Amino acid sequence: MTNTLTTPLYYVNDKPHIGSVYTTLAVDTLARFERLKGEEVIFITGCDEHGQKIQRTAANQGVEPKQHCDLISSQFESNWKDWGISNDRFIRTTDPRHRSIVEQFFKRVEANGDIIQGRQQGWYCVACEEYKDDPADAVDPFCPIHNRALEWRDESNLFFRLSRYQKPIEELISRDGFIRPLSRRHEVQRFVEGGLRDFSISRLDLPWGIPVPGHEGHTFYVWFDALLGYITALLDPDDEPDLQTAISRGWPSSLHVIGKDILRFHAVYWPAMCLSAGIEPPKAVFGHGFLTREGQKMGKSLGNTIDPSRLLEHCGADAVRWYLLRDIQFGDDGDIQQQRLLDLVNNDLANTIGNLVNRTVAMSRKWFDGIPAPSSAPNNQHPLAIAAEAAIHQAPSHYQALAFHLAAQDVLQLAIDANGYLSEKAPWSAIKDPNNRDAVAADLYAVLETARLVGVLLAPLLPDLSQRLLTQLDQPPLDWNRDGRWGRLNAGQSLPEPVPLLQRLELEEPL
RNA sequence: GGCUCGGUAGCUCAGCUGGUCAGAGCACAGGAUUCAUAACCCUGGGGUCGGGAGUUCAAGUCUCCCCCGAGCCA
Repeated sequence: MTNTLTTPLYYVNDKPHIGSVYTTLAVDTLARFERLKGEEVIFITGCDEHGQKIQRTAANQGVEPKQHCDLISSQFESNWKDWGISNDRFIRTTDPRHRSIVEQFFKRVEANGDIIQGRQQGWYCVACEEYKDDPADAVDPFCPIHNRALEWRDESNLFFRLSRYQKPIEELISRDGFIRPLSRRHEVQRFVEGGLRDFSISRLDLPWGIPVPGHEGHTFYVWFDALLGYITALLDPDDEPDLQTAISRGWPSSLHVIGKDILRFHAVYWPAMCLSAGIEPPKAVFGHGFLTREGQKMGKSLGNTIDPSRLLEHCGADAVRWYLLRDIQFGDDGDIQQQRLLDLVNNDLANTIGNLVNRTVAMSRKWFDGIPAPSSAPNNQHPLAIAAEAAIHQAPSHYQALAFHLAAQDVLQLAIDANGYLSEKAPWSAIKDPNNRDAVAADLYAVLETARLVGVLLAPLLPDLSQRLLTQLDQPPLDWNRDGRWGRLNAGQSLPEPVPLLQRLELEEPL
């Protein structure tokens, strides 16, 4: 069975921001985890490129929409390469195959009687691509989110009969685990209880969009075609753009990870559209929180945004992944603080884990020419084996639950235990007495083995650091199921000279 | 305006159905140690648990009111 995991398809109004990186890092971690378990994963990300806002942004820059989209989406694509994201697909909603999928999907919905003609008037925010509830006689209303003037619209549009799906949607969102975290489910439930209203799915006179087949002059509303990108993305490279084929490749998706702002689209509108087209709705949606910086909202007007490329360049992917996923409970809002980033990365990764590996490898090489071979290797009753067993059990379930901060702490605790064990045994003193040699060998073996498991369990979260760690222990390419057990280390094997796993970060200037 | 979720040490947060629940990590201070990336290990200071009232033998932990923050809806 295929696990289809998605990030949002990011809107190409601007280059990637830290929030997109955050979401994508999280899904990447989950995708890596599931692959390591041996499951088949299709990890989808991409760009959403239609809509009036894009058309205007392009116009403002004096370029064609297509040109603008090409530029921004290529920035996204290369950005994910720079971050080492393991996405299997990168879908653009301007992909010709996508248009075909959207048309097929629409025809199903229409054939099902769920498309009707309607008239919509009201105040519209182009940035939100959404009608607002301001009264018709409002004077100069503005969008509180974008702080810009709303535009009056009076259009004859096509509507999707969402109202017909009241019951099925209520049933769907009440399912355990469909909307996570739980706190956000209540929000959506209350919205749905208020009664679902049909919503318009087309725009008139908007050239930058997919034409609605059979309805001259209409193009699809960006929210109608955008999420279908998840399905288009499932097509294999040489598949014909056939809806049924795409679905057979990995639908329903097992999880859409999104920011909390677009939860309703994913948890209500989108599943209803799927139902209408006779397609299973996604199995789950996870709406995570927003990031602030030093206690403040980030925004261009405030001039306090974080440039992801700069962050990556200064800190490296491991450090950023660790900080964002270990320090912020995934789902909650989080605050990015530079000092804390430095403290956590240096303490946890450089000192606790990095130095553990470094000191242990150094001792093993110095006194045993490699992995020590005690007369009897520490078995699974060894205190560190017991500690490791706990981590081996807990970390995977935490990864699975997207509780990355807990998974991180599980692994970190294991490294802390190993450091404590070293202090307790003080092999550097014990080794001075030749009679202790075998005991020291056993102690070091146990600590090395613990360090190895730290590397194994860290693989989804910190793929690069994990690999460097396992390389220091001269391990073969990771096989999670084989390697995630106590006692895999080959006694007597030589070890390469240790290299610090992660340099301590030093940043004088603000990021 | 209605509703939801938060407000616990300088910072980030644990504290389930009320009775070692006043905690962890970071930061800070002191000590110990030298295998190691001035790392690791140990110890310590510090909080009237947003404010007030109430229920109870007993309340961060329940009830009510108020203040502050975030959010959903109108």
